[in-house]
Amino acid sequence: MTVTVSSPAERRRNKIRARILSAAERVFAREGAEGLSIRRLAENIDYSPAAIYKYFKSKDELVDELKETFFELILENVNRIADTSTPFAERSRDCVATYVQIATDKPYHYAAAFAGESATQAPVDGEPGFAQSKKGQAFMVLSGMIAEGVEIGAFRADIDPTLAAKSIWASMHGLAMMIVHIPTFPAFKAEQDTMTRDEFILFHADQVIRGLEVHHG
Amino acid sequence: MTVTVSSPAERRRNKIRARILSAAERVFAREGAEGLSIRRLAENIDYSPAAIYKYFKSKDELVDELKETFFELILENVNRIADTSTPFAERSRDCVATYVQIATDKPYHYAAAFAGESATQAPVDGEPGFAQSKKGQAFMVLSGMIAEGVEIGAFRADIDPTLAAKSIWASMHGLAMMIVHIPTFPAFKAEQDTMTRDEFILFHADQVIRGLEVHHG
DNA sequence: ATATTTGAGTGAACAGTGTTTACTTTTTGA
DNA sequence: TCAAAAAGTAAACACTGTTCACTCAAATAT
Repeated sequence: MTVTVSSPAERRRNKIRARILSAAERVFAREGAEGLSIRRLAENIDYSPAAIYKYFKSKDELVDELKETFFELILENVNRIADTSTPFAERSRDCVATYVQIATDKPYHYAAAFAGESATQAPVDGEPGFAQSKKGQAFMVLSGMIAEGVEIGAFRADIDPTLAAKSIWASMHGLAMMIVHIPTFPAFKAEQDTMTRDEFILFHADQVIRGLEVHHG
Repeated sequence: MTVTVSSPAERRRNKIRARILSAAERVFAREGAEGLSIRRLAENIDYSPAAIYKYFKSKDELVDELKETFFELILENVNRIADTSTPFAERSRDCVATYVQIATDKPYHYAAAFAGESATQAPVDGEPGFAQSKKGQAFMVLSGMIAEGVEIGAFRADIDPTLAAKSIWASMHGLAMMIVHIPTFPAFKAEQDTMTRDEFILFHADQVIRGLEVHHG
């Protein structure tokens, strides 16, 4: 193991790259991809616009990196809960809820992570690289958890875990997107504002998971 | 009832407005909001770019009209099925499935309908005008159907139809968005390609509705 | 230590975008 | 017929992402 993998020049370069990403992250979190312009970003870090292209091939590539980092955050949190020893019922529910929570904490990140699919990375389809991407890993945590539910006997035996995981992921994704795009979603048209956003997320998670459970009778 | 509500000039104006919208619809369906530029649109209909601003305040307003028309289409189709006399179980399932079908038939429209919320119209939040919007009407069809399910005894009695409708809408929305953003979604990482997109939509609809059904035992 | 090559950084330009303004032409209504 | 209103436009403004030719400093090789 050589420790000298990075030359001083290389380290300096990485530092600047990180500074660019950090500045980009700040404005992106507040205003999304539209608000993030190369010129504005360049001004923020006292460089010329053209300089940024020495560190990133395109704006898309830069934003893609923000997205991947974001899904890293989701993965970490979901994983942390999945490894807990709490009863299966609430553990699975909490995973679903946490996913939505984080997604809605950084609405622009979450929306962009699915919107773009800018062909640069985004190996979310076909096969190649999906299992390696953070998005893919998060998906596998989910399908693994469902498989556990089937083994335990909590979930119906006739369901295909992978298929069920896709369905559940879609339902989570839907709530997250709703909240992201319609800021007042769970409370919109609130005839009784008896339920907060977080309560609704849990309600939804319960609803979704109930679809998997065994029906006695 | 006066029949002379529209002068010749007015009718001519509406005709041109419609021609603009029609041309916009064509390119929007194919390439989305990004591909639809005012200049390109103007060229298509042999007008100067500035002319379009005599008919629409902004590009957003123009696109908003495309979105509303699109949701009109969804509403019509869902309504047609909701008014059927087929058994409740499949009728409700078909409504959900149809929503997703149409959404994914015009992916750009559906994504844009939620993405923008361009503050122009988009009364999807708060209260004012939501019930009047096509989106709002579609939602009410859904919650009405759930109320029917509760009355009939098919769904659990302790659920609030409005709340449940929001949850189900989110789940539908999620699948639609997944398919829209990840073209190969239901089949991605297809270890067995034993299920087509349409089959998966039905599977998901079942899953979602099962969360509402009564558990015997 | 000197020459050479590599890479960082830049100003200016290209090709787009939505939108506005001042202006001309056409159409309408009295 | 003539003034007023509306339709349509060319040109500009203020942006956008991106590229190109260029300079200058730093690392490398001789």
